[in-house]
Amino acid sequence: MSTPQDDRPRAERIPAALRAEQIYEAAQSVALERGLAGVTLRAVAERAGVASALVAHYAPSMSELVADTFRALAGRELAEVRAHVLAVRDPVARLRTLLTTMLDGTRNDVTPVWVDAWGLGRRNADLAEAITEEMTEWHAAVVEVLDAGIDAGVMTPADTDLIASQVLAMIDGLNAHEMVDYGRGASSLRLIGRALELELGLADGTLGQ
Amino acid sequence: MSTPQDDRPRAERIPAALRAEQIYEAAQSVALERGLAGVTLRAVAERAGVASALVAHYAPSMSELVADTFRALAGRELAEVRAHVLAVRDPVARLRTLLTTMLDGTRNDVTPVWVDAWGLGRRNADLAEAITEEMTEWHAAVVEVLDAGIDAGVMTPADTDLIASQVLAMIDGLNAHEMVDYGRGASSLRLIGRALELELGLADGTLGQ
DNA sequence: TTGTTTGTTGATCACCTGATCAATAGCCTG
DNA sequence: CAGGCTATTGATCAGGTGATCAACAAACAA
Repeated sequence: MSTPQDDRPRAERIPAALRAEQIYEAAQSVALERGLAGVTLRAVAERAGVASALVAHYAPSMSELVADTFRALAGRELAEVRAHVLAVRDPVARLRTLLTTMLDGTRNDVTPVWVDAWGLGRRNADLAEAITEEMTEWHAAVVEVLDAGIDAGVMTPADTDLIASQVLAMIDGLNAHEMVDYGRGASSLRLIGRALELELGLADGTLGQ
Repeated sequence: MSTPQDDRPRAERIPAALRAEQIYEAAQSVALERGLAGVTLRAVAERAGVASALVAHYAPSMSELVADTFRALAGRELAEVRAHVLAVRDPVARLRTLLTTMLDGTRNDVTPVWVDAWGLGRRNADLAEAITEEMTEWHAAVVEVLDAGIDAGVMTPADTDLIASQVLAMIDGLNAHEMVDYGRGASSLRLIGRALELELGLADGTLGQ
């Protein structure tokens, strides 16, 4: 309706590829600060220091930009956690590291993005597809850790596929809960650890503190 | 901006209390069909067969109407599940009933409402408060089932508070996952059942299928 | 220097949102 | 039948959303 002017100095003219990257990074920055629902044409434009029409020019559509933004954030998060976890060589210690990393609130900035995504995914097909992709990769990463322990002979063979789904469900559930009512899920590591010890034939307390 | 007319017959004049109830029920109906994010002034008005100004007249604000709508839906769901579960007298069978009821997809219409709520709760203080209230009640209901088993002497004393949080987290996580990628969480009952059997000193397979 | 390519913008459209308010229409009482 | 009380409405405001397009400006090529 009324977006008369931006009173902003005209953006410097840079190569298209670079500008596109800037805009996609601005979208991620906005998503981290205001949630995935805040990734709007004008919000991203302002963050990138650019006219809103330019965002529309570079992004095929806002639903795709939102989906790509989620993909980028979730993908980077997984890569970081994965690197951090795989650096631990001992399979059991590695699994423990995975659990604590996912539960210690380090990635508090990405969790709201996930929660937003589940809600928005029902009305944004592009986003829904991105979600299933990222979930699949997370699932594979957890399975990888479990299988490594089994292959090394320190964990009892089990349905790692199912266990991974279980672990992810619990993590995501706890994270969603803590977004409105935190504090309760504090000592959850002990319980999920005990459950996994049972499934994987580990000694009591191996995973929990 | 432009809401010229509704070409709708003027709504019959009824007592305020009754009209208020109609509007709140229309809001719930909309929430079940289009999600909590679809509970909008005009959508509710159309569903109730009434001018949008009337919805605004009866609801203090839309954020409160959304919060109350969530409260009503979540509360009713809990009441139904609770009645269904408490009808089972044997404590172990009761717990099993609780788990299957929460996992069998019967309440598929309310789950999207919860998922929407977690996302919207960050920008709607009224809704956030409603969420914590409903979560607390759900938590109490689960604790009630667990304590009953312990009091009856058929379950080993345990931190029922913590276990209940765990159960709810897993349920909600699985439900969120199934909203975009269903199928995988199918046999989750077996795993969560096994974990609970361990915590509560139940024989293997007692809770699972 | 010119001309062409390409990045950037302002203005605008159509549509949605919540909210307010004077004006209306209907029922009930006196 | 007249008047008052109250439910209901239309119109409108201010703001937000995604999207489009002709026009502009800057860099590069001839």
